[in-house]
Amino acid sequence: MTLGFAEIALPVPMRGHFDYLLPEGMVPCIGARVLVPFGRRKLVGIVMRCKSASDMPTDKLRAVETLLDEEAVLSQLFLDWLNWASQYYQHPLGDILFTALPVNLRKGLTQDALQKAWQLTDKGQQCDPQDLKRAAKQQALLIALKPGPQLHQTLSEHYSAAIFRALEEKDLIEAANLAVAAKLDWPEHISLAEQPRPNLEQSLAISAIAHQNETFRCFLLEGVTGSGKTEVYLQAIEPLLRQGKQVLILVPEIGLTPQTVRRFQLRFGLDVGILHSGLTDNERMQVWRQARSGELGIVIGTRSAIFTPMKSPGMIIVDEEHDGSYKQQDGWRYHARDMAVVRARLENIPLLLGSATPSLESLNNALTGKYQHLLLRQRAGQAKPVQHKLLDLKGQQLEFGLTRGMRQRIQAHLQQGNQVMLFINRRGYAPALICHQCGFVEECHSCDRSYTLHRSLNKLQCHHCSDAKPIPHACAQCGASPMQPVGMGTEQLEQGIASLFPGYQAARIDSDSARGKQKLHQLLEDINQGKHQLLIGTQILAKGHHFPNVSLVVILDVDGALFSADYRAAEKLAQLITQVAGRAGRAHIQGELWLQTHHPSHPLLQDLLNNGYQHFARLALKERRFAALPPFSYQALFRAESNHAAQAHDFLLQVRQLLSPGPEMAAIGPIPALMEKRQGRYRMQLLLQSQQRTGIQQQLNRLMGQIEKLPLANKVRWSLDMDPQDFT
DNA sequence: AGCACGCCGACT
DNA sequence: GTCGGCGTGCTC
Repeated sequence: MTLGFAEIALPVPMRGHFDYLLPEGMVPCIGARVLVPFGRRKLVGIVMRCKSASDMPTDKLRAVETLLDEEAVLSQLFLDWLNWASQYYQHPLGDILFTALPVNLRKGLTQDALQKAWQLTDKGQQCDPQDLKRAAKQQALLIALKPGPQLHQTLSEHYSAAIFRALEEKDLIEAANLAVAAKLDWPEHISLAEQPRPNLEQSLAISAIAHQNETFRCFLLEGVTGSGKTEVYLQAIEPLLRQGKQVLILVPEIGLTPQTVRRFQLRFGLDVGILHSGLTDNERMQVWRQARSGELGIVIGTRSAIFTPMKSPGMIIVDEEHDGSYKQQDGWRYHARDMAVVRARLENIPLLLGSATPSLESLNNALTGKYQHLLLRQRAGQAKPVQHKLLDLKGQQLEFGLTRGMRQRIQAHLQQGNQVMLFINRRGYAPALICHQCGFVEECHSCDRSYTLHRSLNKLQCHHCSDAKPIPHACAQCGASPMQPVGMGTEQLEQGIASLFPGYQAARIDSDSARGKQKLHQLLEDINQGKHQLLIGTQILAKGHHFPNVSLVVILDVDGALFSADYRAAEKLAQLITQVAGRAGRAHIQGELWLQTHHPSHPLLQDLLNNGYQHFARLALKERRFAALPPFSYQALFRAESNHAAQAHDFLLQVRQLLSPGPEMAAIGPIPALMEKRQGRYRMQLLLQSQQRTGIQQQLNRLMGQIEKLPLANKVRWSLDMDPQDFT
């Protein structure tokens, strides 16, 4: 029986595979890439299966043009894993397969590691070395190359560039590319740097992991900031590395700092593969290849690093597992943490999730015993816990968002030579510009949201699309002037702070001031050098950077999150507060965290402050259970957007009508998205919610084909978001 | 997603 | 007269 047909997955947004004829003698392996004709173009595809017959009439089939790989680029395990993902996320397999590959491989480039080498030309082969006896070096090189090509890197130790050039000009040698064998001897070269003695809790965690590091097991390492989670990672992976097993570490986008990488490098004296958005395609390809061939013991990367193959996987670690950057927010909306769980199960290796503020999903899994729960409650190095306090804003006179008492407190901390961090979740100068005469607000016509005033750019900027315009001198509606800023952003606070605390230097850290990686690092460096005493910033301040000289942290306004339409807002606020608090203080400075609010008696704030995140999260879980919200139910969100609001609405209505109603699955919508209009398009949502995952899954399996065939399906831009995190 | 085909408006 | 706008349809 000959296998003359192949199922090929292609990078097109269509579900189902494509059958092709295999030319005589072409025997591709599963997971290899091929070049196929598709319509009027040529595409790179992945061989999913070879078979002896096709459902398609043979005369409709076209033939595979080229086999691009001898060896599969996706292992059977990866194919199984990504097939699962295609089912779970209801996303076309081809698209998933290609997102999981480095760009070079998507483009059909070779997967081989080729290094520059030299070989003899035909003329060189025939040339008698005696002819070169007047040029000893050239003669030696010619003789060295007689047995076969050699790497340039090796040769260049003995021969200078002039020698190569001379022989090349005589047409005796030519450049070549040579595949190199992987160097797998790194486990023998581990040189362990001196490591701190773990405290009791760390020891317990390390040994718990060590006892089950041979098979699949999920651990949730819940450790307060500064409790030494990284030390647990380091000591937990050591025995695995010594056995030659590799470790993949995921970190949030902002958390991948040179310091993090250096810590792993220095501890084991090994090369660490790094994957982040700043790399070139070739650099990514290199890490991918080295990880797959087993040359790298440790790979650290952001979200998409979860697709790094490993020859001998030993463990996957997801640091700050609650972080929102693990969820892809367009195209295939996968969650890297969830993908990690399934991968670890298939690879049969342990998965270690770490966080000071675990997501309610992971916490629930830990509390129900699905994950093993490891707790670190002590801050390592005797750092005192930060005191949390509430400040009632009601009836208070504010100057730049600060009460008189708070201004005095800030002054006191500055006078003691400490740093103060002010946290405000709005960048720019002011979130709106309003006419004092008629109340007119400048709004972006694409998004129906007020423009943010940026004094430093001298512009009005829409934070929801890229639109910007000059600051108007007068009201566009009634002509009165000038327009007035309302509300406060980081820019205004920075300016105000300078006038309130003359003599102290303020640093503003937000995505405007920290544009470009170098800039952020420079700012952080300056801060820890003490060049600035007042730190003003947004979310960025809360992530990954430690400020030991900060003794006072003020979150200017927490009320927005307390009354949000997004049920996750409270959880996110609690995570933010806890993370910010963890950035401050050290052994002999008592850190203080102040939350300014109009609702000091709000139960969420009270619980968080009196009992900490751990308690808050457990309470929040109870509320979620009561309200049948995730993780006690499962959600899928259809999003649709269109230039015509009615089309997006009608499409989702038709989707809803296709669903069979039942008690096991609720459908909410179509309703406008939290941001109803964005970049000129109207956005609607349809939320599916079920107590059982299978409830949603089965219906979607049945319906996605029909949904795609709806006439409106090609008129509106729509997508499905499994386990949505964000309802904007 | 691309890419072509196709049918209506303002320009050399 | 054409260049080009993007609606529609198809790709094993």
